[in-house]
Amino acid sequence: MASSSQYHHGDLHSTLIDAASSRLEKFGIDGLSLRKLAEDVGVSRTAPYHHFKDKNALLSAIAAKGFEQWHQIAVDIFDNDSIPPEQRLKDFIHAYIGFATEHPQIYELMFGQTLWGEGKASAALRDVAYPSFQYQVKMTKLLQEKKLLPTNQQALRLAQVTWGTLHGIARLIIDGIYADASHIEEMCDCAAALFMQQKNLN
Amino acid sequence: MASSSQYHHGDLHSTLIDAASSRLEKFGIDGLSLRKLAEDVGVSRTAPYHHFKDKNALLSAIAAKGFEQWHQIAVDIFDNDSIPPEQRLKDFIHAYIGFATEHPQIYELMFGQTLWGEGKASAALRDVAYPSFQYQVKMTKLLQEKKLLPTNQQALRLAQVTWGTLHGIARLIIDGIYADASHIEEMCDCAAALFMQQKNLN
DNA sequence: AATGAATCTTGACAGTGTCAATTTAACCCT
DNA sequence: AGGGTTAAATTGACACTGTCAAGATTCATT
Repeated sequence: MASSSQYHHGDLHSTLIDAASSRLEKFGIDGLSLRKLAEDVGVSRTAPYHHFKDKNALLSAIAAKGFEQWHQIAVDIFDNDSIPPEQRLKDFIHAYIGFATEHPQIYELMFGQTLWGEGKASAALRDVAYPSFQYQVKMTKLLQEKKLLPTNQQALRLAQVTWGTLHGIARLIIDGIYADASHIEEMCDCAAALFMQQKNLN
Repeated sequence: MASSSQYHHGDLHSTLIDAASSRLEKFGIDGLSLRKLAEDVGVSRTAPYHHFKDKNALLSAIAAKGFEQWHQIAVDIFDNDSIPPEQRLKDFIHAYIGFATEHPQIYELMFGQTLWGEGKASAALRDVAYPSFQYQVKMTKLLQEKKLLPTNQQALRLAQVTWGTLHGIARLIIDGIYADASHIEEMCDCAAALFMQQKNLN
């Protein structure tokens, strides 16, 4: 585990993940070359292959870290009983878009075509991505019971659509399509208002 | 313009676009190699460079075709006076998701990171992508006047959020994240219901 | 100390996009 | 009709990429 040795790195596995993460944030997914990465870490071109089956496996590991990180943020917001549910949902929305726009490259990796396209998502990736969604379904049910979200829809369906909304807004902003960063707050508020319209009914 | 000659192709420009489109639909963006494409068309590796500045320029041309196609679909739906506005919006939603899921690769190209990432979208692409959105803003205003969409939001903001919703749903379905093709209809209906909640108010 | 497994190395291969210099054909003008 | 300009297509080359196969080095365990 020491760093004295030259030939054996010691902890290449996690060193690769760290170096790759920082390269990813700087240069994007396409700018992340395994060879340059190996050079960064001071190891030969093929050394990473002893720790990751291929490039996608390394990327998946980074994405996994992202999912865990996001899941923690989501839980922290929804489990905070000192804040009214309505505000929690608003906070959640802002946090989601904030997370996506502050780490656009990682977000792209987590939800982009590189890992998910063509149904090529590994079971491991699915397993780490799913809890966040399941949790959102649960929260959706809860907010429906409190009549903050429409009650005439299945929770699963509604959760898919609300996640879709956040996902779509995040991507439009990240890629600068029909929207830019200066609209973030207003778009979040607009989405929140759309979700919770029936609040004004009672 | 004839096809007798061997050396000069005659109409390589549009031949490339066609061949690239079909290769794109089969193999995806990453599977589209300029060299293989040239071979398909029966021309040397670098011939395409006399018609397109680089790979992205060719991809942009394909995307442009997609935007024009989609814009026409959208206009046809919204301008159909024989159908009540509420139904038109529903049709529009289904058409959007249908377009995206029936041509996933082209949709990915039109709205994906390849062309838009890092703010690298060309002015030409923006020009061809924007009218569709402007049109949707106009339709949003109209539906707000008819009290089918929430009136307490700016049309621009609401259009961004609704487009975001459709965009997000499309991507979740295409990439198989938290949703799959068998949910399409229900998700569209759920989104429509979410947009038009205030209909039940009057 | 020796053996087997884990780890890392160099070498090699098949791809990729794209530039430079060159050849071929088409077009236009006198 | 012929000569010159220009457009179109070609081969060659370069710098990359991910990844496999074989061999070298070190670690861990008996």
